[in-house]
Amino acid sequence: MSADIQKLGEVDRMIHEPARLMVVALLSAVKEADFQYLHRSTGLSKGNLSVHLSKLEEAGYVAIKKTFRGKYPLTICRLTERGREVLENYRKVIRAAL
Amino acid sequence: MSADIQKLGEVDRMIHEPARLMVVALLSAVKEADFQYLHRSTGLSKGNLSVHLSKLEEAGYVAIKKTFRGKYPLTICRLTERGREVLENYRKVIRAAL
DNA sequence: ATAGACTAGTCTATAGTACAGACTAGTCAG
DNA sequence: CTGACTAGTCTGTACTATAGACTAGTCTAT
Repeated sequence: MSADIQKLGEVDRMIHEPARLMVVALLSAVKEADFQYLHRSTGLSKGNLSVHLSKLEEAGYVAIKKTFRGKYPLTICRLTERGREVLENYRKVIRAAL
Repeated sequence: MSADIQKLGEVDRMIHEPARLMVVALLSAVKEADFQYLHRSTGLSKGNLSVHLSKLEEAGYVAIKKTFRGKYPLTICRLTERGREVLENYRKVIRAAL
């Protein structure tokens, strides 16, 4: 019981950060989402969202595909397998402790 | 559904911080705990734990009673009513989003 | 008495961090 | 040519956790 609580001390901060948690939670339900959708759904500023996405990509939790809608840039994001695992583990830790 | 996720962006960081989340989670199950117990149960350094307890006290989430065990200082901590509410609300937000 | 362990805490220094907002670069419509 | 759209970089600010050294007092043992 108290062991469950101790695990909170080692949660992955990459995913624990609320802004990024919003992003991965959104992606976990959706398979793919573009930048616009994440921007509107999270309420984060574009600059901030961009930085968080880069960090999640660097961590290997999110895959980012840059393409075009017509001639406009289009950024498609999805959760990687690893990202899904990490989120699932995070859920377990949080649920167990709370 | 997505509204639940948006709420993650406004979680109370006082309680979201893992070190403090451990403390309040421990206190929520226990009614009262001394410094030693929290120190051992969380694995935080004494200095760090002391700072977090002060912040939780300042936020009104934890009440701290300084007394003595024999002639040694003894610090007793408990969750306030407000602290209990905030934790309960935090739980709801997290559960809804995950 | 002197050294060491115990209580809890303050303080300092380090290192990391999110975030807003300004800016870039390209495309398009009027 | 102006203004809106795409996504992103970059800068500056401000906050933050954390370890570890240190304080002050009490106790035990040598």
